[in-house]
Amino acid sequence: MDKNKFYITTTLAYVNADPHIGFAREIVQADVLARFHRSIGDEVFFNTGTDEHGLKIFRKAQELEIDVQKYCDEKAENFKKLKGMLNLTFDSFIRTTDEHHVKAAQEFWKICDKKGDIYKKLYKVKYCVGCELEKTESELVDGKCPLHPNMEIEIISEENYFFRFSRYQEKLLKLYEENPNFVLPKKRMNEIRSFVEMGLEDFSISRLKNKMPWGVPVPGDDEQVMYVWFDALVDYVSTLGWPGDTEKFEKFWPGYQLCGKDNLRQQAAMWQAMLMSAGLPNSKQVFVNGFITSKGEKMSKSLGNVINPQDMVVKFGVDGTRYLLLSSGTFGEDSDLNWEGMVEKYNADLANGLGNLLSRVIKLSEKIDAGIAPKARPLESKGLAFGDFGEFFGKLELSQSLEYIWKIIQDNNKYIEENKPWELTHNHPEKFQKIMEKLLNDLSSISQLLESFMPETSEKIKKALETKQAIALFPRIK
RNA sequence: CGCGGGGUGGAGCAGUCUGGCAGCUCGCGUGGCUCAUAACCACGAGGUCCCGGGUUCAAAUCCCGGCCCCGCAACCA
Repeated sequence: MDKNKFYITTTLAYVNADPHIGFAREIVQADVLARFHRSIGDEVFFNTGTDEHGLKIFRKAQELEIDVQKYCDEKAENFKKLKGMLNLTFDSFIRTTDEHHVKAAQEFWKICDKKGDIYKKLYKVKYCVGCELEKTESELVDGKCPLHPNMEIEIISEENYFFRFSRYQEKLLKLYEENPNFVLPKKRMNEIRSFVEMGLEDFSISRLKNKMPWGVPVPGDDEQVMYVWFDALVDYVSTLGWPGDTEKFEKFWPGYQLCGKDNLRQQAAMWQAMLMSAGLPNSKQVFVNGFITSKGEKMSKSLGNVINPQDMVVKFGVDGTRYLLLSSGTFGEDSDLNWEGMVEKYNADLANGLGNLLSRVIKLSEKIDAGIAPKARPLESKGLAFGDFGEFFGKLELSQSLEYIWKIIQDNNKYIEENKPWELTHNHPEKFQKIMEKLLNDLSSISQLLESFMPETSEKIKKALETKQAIALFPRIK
């Protein structure tokens, strides 16, 4: 891990829907890493943004009968709002319709083209006249459209540009071999490696403009626009000012990327091959999240079980939401979120755990005004095995970092029980003071450890320790 | 033989890579405490680790075979 510079980016959110909870988790994870690295003195660049091109978006806007750019503008605002809603600290919010990005994508294309990695070829499209739609192989049942089984699928030929993905098989395998942790968790690394080992096919990177005009124009060809993936991936470098502003780019690239498991191929293989083609360094590492299910089912509008981040914030507050998003499940595995479970966890960990510990300690400290000023032990000298804690960050095992903090909370509750400080106030004031010192110092440390995860809560704890004013951090929820 | 994930006390999960008394949270039961947000602490009940073979002194973990569930089309990370 770079000592002084830290660049972290989420994937770009596709604007054909409102902010999804999976994306919310991803961006909160990125925020925690960004805050953490700032706290240890690194220079940080934290990127996120929106992916706005492509057929789906074009159609959606048509459906709503509004201008496509206007549609994107409105949707992008919804995503920008996450900043305040979830208390995020991203430095850059890039939109793939930004003029600078469009230019960067075109420049990227030109470089790959010069390298000989882009060529034109006839592309056979399977078309169902019944649906008036192109169909992929996986959509067909016995070679026919399941919705129109008595109609023949038509084969239409169209000329598209292709990227010579196949040329990068060896290089990608070498990249993986030299960086065994290039993708985390390990099983995703294995998955992408075996995918590449099976052989790569060149993929199409353009569309005919007269069928789908909503894309970045292909340089030197008026009839084609870029396929959305090709331009979207370039955002990771265009956001750093590439190709014009080399200063920021040189400083921060390569960086760390977060994505969901459905994005593995694009981020860990396609994008890496594109970087190789353009002669740019590969990403540093790709963290791949699992999906969030709800009661074991995929969240979907049709099932009506979608949990959106805004509703969570209303119910649990900003930090409550951040905590719930970060603490559920194991990094890389699918995890489950549902309202009952979340209320339970909120009450157990935040209200009864952290919140209650703070109030009992503050109340105890009122018994004798011993004038104790809790010392915020600096992270590095903390006697709390900080090494383990920091290591979890490197592996994105943030739920484990949190468990580590909650272990301290539990220990403190135990400590209070064992020492019964409330019995000591009259006859053993010195003993009482010693005990309170330990409790107040530990809380101070907890507030520090929590800083990246729950910034407001961390601040509130600090303040409560200074003013000795008891506050209900997290009121119980029924 | 398309690709991948999963099956561990009532619920949700960790542990599997690198074999060594089966662990965590919630819930449940009993007791304790009264500083605290009806919070906290202790103890306890509850498990054929999907099934069948194999390797081994030893298997949830490694090997072989099988069963079942869920993704890979749409909203979506």
